[in-house]
Amino acid sequence: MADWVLHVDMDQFIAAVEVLRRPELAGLPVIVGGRGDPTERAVVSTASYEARAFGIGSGMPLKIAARKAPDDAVFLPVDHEAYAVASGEVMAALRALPEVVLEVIGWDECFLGVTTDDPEGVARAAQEAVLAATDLHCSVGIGDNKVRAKIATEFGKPRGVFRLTEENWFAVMGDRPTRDLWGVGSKVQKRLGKHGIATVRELAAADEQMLIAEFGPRMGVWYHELGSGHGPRVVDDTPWVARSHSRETTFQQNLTTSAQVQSAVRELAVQAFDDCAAEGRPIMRVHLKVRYAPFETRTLGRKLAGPTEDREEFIEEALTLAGALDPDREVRLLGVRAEMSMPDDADGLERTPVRGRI
DNA sequence: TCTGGGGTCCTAGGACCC
DNA sequence: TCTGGGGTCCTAGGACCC
Repeated sequence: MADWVLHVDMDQFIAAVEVLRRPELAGLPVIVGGRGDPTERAVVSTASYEARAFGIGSGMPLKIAARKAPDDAVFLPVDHEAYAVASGEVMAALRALPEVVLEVIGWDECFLGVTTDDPEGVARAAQEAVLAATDLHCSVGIGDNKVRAKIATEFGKPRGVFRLTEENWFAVMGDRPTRDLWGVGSKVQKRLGKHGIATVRELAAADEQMLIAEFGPRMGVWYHELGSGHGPRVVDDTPWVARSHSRETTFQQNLTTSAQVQSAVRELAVQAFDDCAAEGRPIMRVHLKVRYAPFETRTLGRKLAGPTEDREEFIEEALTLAGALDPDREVRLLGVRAEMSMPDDADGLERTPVRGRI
């Protein structure tokens, strides 16, 4: 018996949930994003496979999606609550599988830790359990660690299973661009490129000291290991403890006066504060995120004088930060983030550079 | 061509202390 | 008068993920 990591990822999750409650949409290009109005500033959350055939994908501006979409395409607003309910049903079905440890890493994905000689059999059982409970399909990646399991899933989509381990890592991934690795985005891909590293194989063979000099002691080593497909193996079912909460909003018309900015900051600060207050932990820091027109993002941070549970005090701190914004530039996005103290028993939580846990 | 909203973690550099 | 290493904490910002 060996230890395996399975990565379960729902297929076109949000679009699938929408089709489930409106069966008449089955087979149509379905695009979910923003308030469902493709003339507004917003991006695509998920597109159904039928929509993807027209080149529409996650993160694409709705306006662009509308241009590519055929006449029978359906645009829908994001409905967080419906997806949270469906997500809960999916996770419950998987948690009920025998002898698995489940670690949630997003609305529509999780890791399963299992000890078995038949990981494919467990993967199929997971797919059947989810389908029986929710009518939703998923893909499963099998790996000897989290990195390989996560990457394997992409090769299994849709509705499939794929195994990626030490044995086939370089055969499958060696010649692919570094961007295909979990945790390597466009910026890191470019910086690696400056050192002549374009592929996964080249990253694995790179000089670690050079990577440390370029990315720092932690990320340098992490990227090097990533090239060989190494990563954490432990699946941890400890319930997640949020470190911060934020509220942000994109304005359909840019804000042009500081009075407008102040009032928007106040509104968002109240919401972010209340999200944290609901967890009963005091707030330690406040951050402001601003996007100036046309598209330049800045963040400002500030540690509070002491932990606070006083809403007005938090708002004042947020407004103080807002005073440092450039009054001559139009603002198209504002966000306020409240960073909470950690509960005592959550201190020392393991951190890995594989991020994005929600 | 126009780019959301919710998060996590890492790094550089300065302040300060011994 | 000009000057060491080592450590920690904090601020500000960057990168990535779903």
